[in-house]
Amino acid sequence: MKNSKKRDRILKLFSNGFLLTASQVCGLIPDIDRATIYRNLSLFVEQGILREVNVKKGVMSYELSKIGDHHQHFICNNCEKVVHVEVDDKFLKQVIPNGASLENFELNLKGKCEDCHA
Amino acid sequence: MKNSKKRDRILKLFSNGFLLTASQVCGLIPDIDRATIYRNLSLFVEQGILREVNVKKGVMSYELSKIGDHHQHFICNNCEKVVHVEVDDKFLKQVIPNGASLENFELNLKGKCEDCHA
DNA sequence: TTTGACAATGCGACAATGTTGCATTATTAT
DNA sequence: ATAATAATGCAACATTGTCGCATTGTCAAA
Repeated sequence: MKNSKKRDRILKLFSNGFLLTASQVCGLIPDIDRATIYRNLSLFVEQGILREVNVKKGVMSYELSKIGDHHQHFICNNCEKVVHVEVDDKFLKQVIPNGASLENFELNLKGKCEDCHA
Repeated sequence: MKNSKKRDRILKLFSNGFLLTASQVCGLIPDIDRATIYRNLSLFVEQGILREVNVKKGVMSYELSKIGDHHQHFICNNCEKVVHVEVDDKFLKQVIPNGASLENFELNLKGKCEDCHA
């Protein structure tokens, strides 16, 4: 694997903890080809640098995957806003099927956010 | 809303608790048009009869949504098998953002299943 | 039972997401 | 500087999912 300025520019977009789809990345860096963006996002996921999240229907979203991160998401059914929540994964141990081992998990909470209640 | 034999045939596929994508439904009932299948799956979701689940990357899966069901999924990172698990949602209350209300949730556990450990 | 209103379906076209092959360009070690 | 090879751009493609519109099916009222 060689260095690449374009790859760096893609990763930098996520440095503030932003949650982005491939299309959004394409929009933010129009001079980089779509295929390159898709390839690099997959690469980052393989390397454990980014994490895939299913918060938008039919589209994969990506965000930084920090080790020991228990970062999960609340999605408002009304305005589709995504709120970040911290989850303790202790309770998960008792849920895992017999003989299986847990590597990671995705929790999507859905409901009505504070703003939409007012 | 009127009765429809085709709609009944689509729903019947899920009666054994099967987890199916739209394409799989199309494959099982080739004489029903794709658009009809998509329309009816969405309809069932609106009515709360089916539930959408993101267990396969980039494709929506559907399964029966029973009231009070705490049915969730463990997906093997190795063989991609989906194992059904029952989850107590008591712990979720403390996780919900301030002022928000929880309507439902999706938990995808990922790791190595029993078979792939052996 | 027949008719009319309207829901459901089929067909075709379309948009969006994501992947792949291949020629070209960039990086790196020698 | 050069050769090996990784990264990129481009184009084509597959798949998922949606939509408009003509046709067919369902149901209730006459």
